[in-house]
Amino acid sequence: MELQDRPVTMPGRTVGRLSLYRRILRDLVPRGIRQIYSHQLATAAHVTPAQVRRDLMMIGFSGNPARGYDASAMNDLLTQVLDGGQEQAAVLVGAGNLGRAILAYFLGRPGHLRMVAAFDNDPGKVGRILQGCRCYSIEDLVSVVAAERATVGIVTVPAGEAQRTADLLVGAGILGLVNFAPEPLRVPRNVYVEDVDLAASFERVAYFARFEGRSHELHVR
Amino acid sequence: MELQDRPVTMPGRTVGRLSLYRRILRDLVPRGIRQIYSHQLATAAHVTPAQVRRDLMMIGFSGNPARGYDASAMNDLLTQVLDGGQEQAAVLVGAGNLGRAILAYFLGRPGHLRMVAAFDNDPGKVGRILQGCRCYSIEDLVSVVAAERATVGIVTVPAGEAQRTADLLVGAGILGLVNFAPEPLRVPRNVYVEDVDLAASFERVAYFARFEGRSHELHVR
DNA sequence: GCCTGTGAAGCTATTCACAGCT
DNA sequence: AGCTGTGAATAGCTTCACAGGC
Repeated sequence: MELQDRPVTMPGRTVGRLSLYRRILRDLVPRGIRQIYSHQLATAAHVTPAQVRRDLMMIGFSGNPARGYDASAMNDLLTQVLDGGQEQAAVLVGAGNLGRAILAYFLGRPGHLRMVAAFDNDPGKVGRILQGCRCYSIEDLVSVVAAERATVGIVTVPAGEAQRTADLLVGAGILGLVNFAPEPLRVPRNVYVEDVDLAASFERVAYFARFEGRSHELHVR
Repeated sequence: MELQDRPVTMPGRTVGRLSLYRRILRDLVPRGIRQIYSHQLATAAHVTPAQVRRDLMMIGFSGNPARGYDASAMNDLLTQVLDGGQEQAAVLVGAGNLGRAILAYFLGRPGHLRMVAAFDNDPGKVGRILQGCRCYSIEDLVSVVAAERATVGIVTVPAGEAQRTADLLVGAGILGLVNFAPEPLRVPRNVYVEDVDLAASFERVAYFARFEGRSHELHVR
């Protein structure tokens, strides 16, 4: 596949796996691994070797039949594809338990996605620094998002406030949302939404645990 | 599709949507909605009407061409399918920021899945009640899981400890895991794992936000 | 007329299988 | 001998489209 033939955007599943491959490489490269075979990466990521080769084909990365893939070159290309050069700013709305846990997550890992602001309407939180991140009033959302040129919004508000929050974020210019609220969000077609539906995750696990098996599972090996 | 022809276990995607349908009904039924059409449920869940009908077919639920579906009967059947009658007990390992946020989530919603214990190896947490849930030492994990007959385990430990934690839980008899750690877990074939990969979610949103569109999205309408 | 139930079609994602390289 | 790159096959999931019912 030639560089120019590559799709402008990858399938979402593929992006998720590329993210995982990069994490694995970040662990292995400092350990001295210079070359890696598709079956090794596949084992670490719990996917098939063919899947790894397909995913790498998607980003135009080539290996060598004798030596496999160059680990650090792959890491570099994954970073280029996933991060796209410029840093991106994110904001979080809803500094409850889950919101603060996510702020703490970003505090620990300052990566390419920078958490620049949190918003809440509890006056006890506004103006304070929560997990390394300044908390503003919801009223300041539009101006702060614009000033920070934030592109990603994380929605951790209670059910019932999520749509209003999403509308605000979208109106402020946000282009991607991670939605932790248990309701689907209506957004314009040019905004991407990633739903993290914890209620559904817990119910799914409870359901499958009852059948004592993963016979249904896709990645069974 | 006849009752006897139904699959023993549903596809995971379907289970997730059934969970969402139930949440929607729980909101609508008390509001006085008695009958609902597939297109109404579809609008609320952000899926197609055909998808709703297929999903209901999977659980053998029938409607009426004139009146649509009986909302409370659907709610009842969804509960029967998703919860399966008997209550299930869950435990959480790793009472850090994210772990405590999840405990708080369960504290708010005491449903069919009951959170019976948390585990951590910080002596400052062991013996205390965190978000309504008693925190035990990891050393007590096997005995507490057995005594409570817990079937679901939630893994919110730091990277590097997740596999060891999963091994412990599986050894103690857990049949389903929700894994929040950023690494895939190796478990026996009869244990179901639901990965909630927040790092991948954030990276995916950052990626797609850069392309200012959800042209790639499946549920575009 | 507008709905449900569903076979068939269409799509997407994954895996197979093998030619070609080293 | 064992790997990569990839067309072809397969599997799984979603939507179409329409017969049948109210």
